[in-house]
Amino acid sequence: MRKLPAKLASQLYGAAELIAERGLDGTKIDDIAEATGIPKATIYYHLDGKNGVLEFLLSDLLDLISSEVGVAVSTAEDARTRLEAAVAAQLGVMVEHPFLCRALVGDLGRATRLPELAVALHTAFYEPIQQLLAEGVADGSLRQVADPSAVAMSVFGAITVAGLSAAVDAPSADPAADAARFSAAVCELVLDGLATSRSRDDHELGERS
Amino acid sequence: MRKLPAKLASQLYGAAELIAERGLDGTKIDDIAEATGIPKATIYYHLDGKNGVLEFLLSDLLDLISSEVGVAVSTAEDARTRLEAAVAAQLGVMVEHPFLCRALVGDLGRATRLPELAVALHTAFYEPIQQLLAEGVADGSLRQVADPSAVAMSVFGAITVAGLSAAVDAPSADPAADAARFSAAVCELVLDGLATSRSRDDHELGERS
DNA sequence: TGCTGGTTTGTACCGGTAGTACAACATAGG
DNA sequence: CCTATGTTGTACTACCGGTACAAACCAGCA
Repeated sequence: MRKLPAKLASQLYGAAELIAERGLDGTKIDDIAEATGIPKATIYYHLDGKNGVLEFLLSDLLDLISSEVGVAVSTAEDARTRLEAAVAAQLGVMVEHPFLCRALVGDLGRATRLPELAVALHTAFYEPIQQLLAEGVADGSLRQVADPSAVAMSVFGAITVAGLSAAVDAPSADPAADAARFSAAVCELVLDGLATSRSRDDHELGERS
Repeated sequence: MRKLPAKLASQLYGAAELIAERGLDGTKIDDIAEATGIPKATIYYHLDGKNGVLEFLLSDLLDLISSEVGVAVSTAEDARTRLEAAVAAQLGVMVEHPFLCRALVGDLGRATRLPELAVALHTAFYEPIQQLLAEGVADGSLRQVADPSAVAMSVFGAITVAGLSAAVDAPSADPAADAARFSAAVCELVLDGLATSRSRDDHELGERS
């Protein structure tokens, strides 16, 4: 069941938009067959039904993300800089594959119930961030926080939801520019925060009227 | 079809865990009937099928969130303080209803395809944050950012994913404490950011070896 | 007490769709 | 030309969501 021929693989991507739009359950196998040009019998020969289709599409996406993030992270820079690179990498891939992202999120429940995808999700999205945060504390480029795993989860959310909103919005003419814009916004938030120095002082002193 | 009796409503919540666990599509109508004790025919008398069940459960949750956040936001404090209150409120509700949250996220695609839920989602989660960010710039308690809507989206993601992870983890003995913990982590991130002042300087000057 | 409207429920049924079975066919490599 | 592996059409099964409907139930009320 593994190792389906390259030609079929590429055809299968034709189903991504369909699934993104209607959800996997709103998409009939026959629709997928028609949209991809692969006859139903052939799909079943290689893949394990509808879930198999989703699993194939998404594990591909997830692998892509984690490898791109992987190279972004493995430089000699400090952790803070590498975090910025990781954010840019992840958003880059997401913006470039809007349909797959939407399919992923729309059928998140199903995806997390497919064991292979669940771990791929974790390693693609969460692990690198958590790792980076820890390294940042070690090399002094990022702040020590009270609850590292909760913060890592939040950072993960900040990045992913931003990427998702980019994927849902009208697919723009220039994906790279979009990715850069969002990546700047996310980094601005995650690194510097939103408080003004004034409000920061107020809070440290306890506010008075 | 609106206005189903209070008794049935409370029984219906018995289906939340089921749906959270298996997803709506992995849950048969007959399972729901059995779990809630409401016979299938009665469900169909009041509700519009499976989607109706989901819609009922989630619109309730969403209303709750937006009203709680609503009161948290309508104080005389500065926007920064109100943002903290809003985060706490949202996380409080989420932690208190883990099954509903999981159901929501697991069937996000379906939820967003139900028009009523889509707008409820938007008003419950995104709008108050976006609003608050704008007000914070106005009253000087929050920083002006380059791309406010992208940042608002990120903040929304940071909060929501944190809440979700709390909902997925083993439901703890003390939900209120959990909520407080996560809310502190999220605020720490969103307000102050992760950069150390050292790394901030490095970046402003351009780093040198 | 009986009438009337809404609700509740059991049961039987229909239609659509995922998945399977299988046989015919294609293709390639030896 | 033969065999192994892939490809495809067709027919079929099983299951499940949703509907139909009739019988019962349960007010309130004249």
